[in-house]
Amino acid sequence: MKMTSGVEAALHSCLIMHWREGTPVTSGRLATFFALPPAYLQKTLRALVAESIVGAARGKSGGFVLIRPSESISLMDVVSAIEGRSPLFHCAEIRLDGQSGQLGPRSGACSISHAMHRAEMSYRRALAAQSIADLAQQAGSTVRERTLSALS
Amino acid sequence: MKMTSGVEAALHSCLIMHWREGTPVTSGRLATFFALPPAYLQKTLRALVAESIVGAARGKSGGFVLIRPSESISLMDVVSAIEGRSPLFHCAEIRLDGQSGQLGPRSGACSISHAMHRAEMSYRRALAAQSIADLAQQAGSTVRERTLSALS
DNA sequence: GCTCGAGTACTCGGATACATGCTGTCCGAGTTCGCTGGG
DNA sequence: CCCAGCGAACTCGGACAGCATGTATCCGAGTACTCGAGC
Repeated sequence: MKMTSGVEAALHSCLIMHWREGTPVTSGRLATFFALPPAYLQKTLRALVAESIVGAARGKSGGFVLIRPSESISLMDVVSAIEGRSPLFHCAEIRLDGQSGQLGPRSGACSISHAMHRAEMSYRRALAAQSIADLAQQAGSTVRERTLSALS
Repeated sequence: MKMTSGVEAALHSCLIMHWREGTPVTSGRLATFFALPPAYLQKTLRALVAESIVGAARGKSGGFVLIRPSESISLMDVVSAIEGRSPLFHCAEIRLDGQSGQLGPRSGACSISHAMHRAEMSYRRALAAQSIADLAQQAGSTVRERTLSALS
């Protein structure tokens, strides 16, 4: 149970795209900025394109841009775009196999699955409660200025 | 980001051990009950032994037993025993690499790391709030009776 | 000087190898029970 | 009949393969800018 490293890159990239306010950023530019493999970062960003979080423009002055207001892009959106929407704890219902599955009619979902699901919902809610805009505000204007000038 | 399947097996096994109230259960018995690979389930349970959640007795009448009161064994204990204690989102601090790391003194941890950590704490707290005893109570006495008789 | 057009350089996009870690398996170490022989 | 000792069977324990997913990479498709020739 470990989160993909691409999530961190995606979030940082989204933050920068938010600051650029519509001006496209190339994956190569971001890659050198973060010292990450260019092709891999690009692949990660494409996952955001597939989820309609950012838009991709080809050509010499192309790049990636946020296509939704940053207030409406939650951390949950980015995480699920990279990691997928499958739950952390997928109950394989081992009780249904072997002898445990022959204990007669079962009373709904098992308590374990229920408890794990509840905890996971708490996690997802916490992620959904924060947006890219919130992150930008918390980061402050100083970081913003320095980042933008370094990217120019 | 997917939870190991061993967690489900470990939780179900703990629930059964709780019901057995000190009587050891062999991994082989649990494996046939759940229709799982015996050696693999045993390996999983040994992780619980390493964390002093359950005890292992060798010999002909050996097996695994809970060695702590089930009220004090939280889901978090079991999950961290199987999955380890490393956080879901390990911030690699990509801002420190490349150009982004040369933007001057940084004001503490980045906001992204902070936000992700907060969500994760919410998850961990939800898991820590529930114990094996709680699960047993939610499961009900009917399931308990059937399970115990099937294991005898 | 202005316009049109081809070329070029840069971008994203999909298909393809490599690595790490979960999944599954094997054989060895250790302990308890049961049987057997003797007292 | 009781007890000690030995053997066997069962258990856990650690080391060893197999496979799936994340990580990393390459080359092809497409677009905007640029430069030059023609009008």
